Amino acid sequence: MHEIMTMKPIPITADWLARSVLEVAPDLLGCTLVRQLPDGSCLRGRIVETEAYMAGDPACHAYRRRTDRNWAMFEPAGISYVFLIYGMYHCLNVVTDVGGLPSAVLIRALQFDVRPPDLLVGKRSEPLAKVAAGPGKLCRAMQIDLSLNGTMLEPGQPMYLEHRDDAGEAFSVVQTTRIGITQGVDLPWRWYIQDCAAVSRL
DNA sequence: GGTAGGATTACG
DNA sequence: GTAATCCTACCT
Repeated sequence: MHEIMTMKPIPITADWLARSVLEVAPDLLGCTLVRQLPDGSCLRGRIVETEAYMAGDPACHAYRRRTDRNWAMFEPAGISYVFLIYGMYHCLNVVTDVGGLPSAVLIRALQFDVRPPDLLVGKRSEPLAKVAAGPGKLCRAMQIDLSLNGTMLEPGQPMYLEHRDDAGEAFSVVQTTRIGITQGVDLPWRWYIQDCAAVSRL
């Protein structure tokens, strides 16, 4: 008979993120984003869709210069970059590479095992797979806002990452072009887990 | 000081 | 297709 070995999740450290964003973005698929709430509770989602943004990339917020909005992208690997979009949604990025070079992975979709608390009053009963199918939706579900911009992603902080456990099922990765941008539209810097219902778009 | 527009989403 | 909604980058 088999013993069910419950692997202790291994936190992702800054040095693992201190690589090219084009390596880190696909490597984050299957990893877990952990949100530690002020009340001590914890939300977890499996990363199923990512995009890469970097220096020299016309779609990157830091393409022109460092500003009050995008400064976190210039920080060393392991820092969060959170921004507000269209006045109502937040987006979460994981900063990569070395300090001074703007680069980050946009987390575009999460898959939940456990349904997060539904903060919306009016809406109800969205399929679990759709709750975080999109960068704005996942920040809403994980209670991520601008106050978490520039935080270190490590245990004990409001957010951190955990490595994929190799005992999990294998998956295929699809690489394609990014969504919602008007510049750099042909760069194939979006990755998602094939056949995953929690992905924002195919 | 004013304003155009955005790495989105939900709804018609 | 397009409204919602607000912060910010850039211009005057």
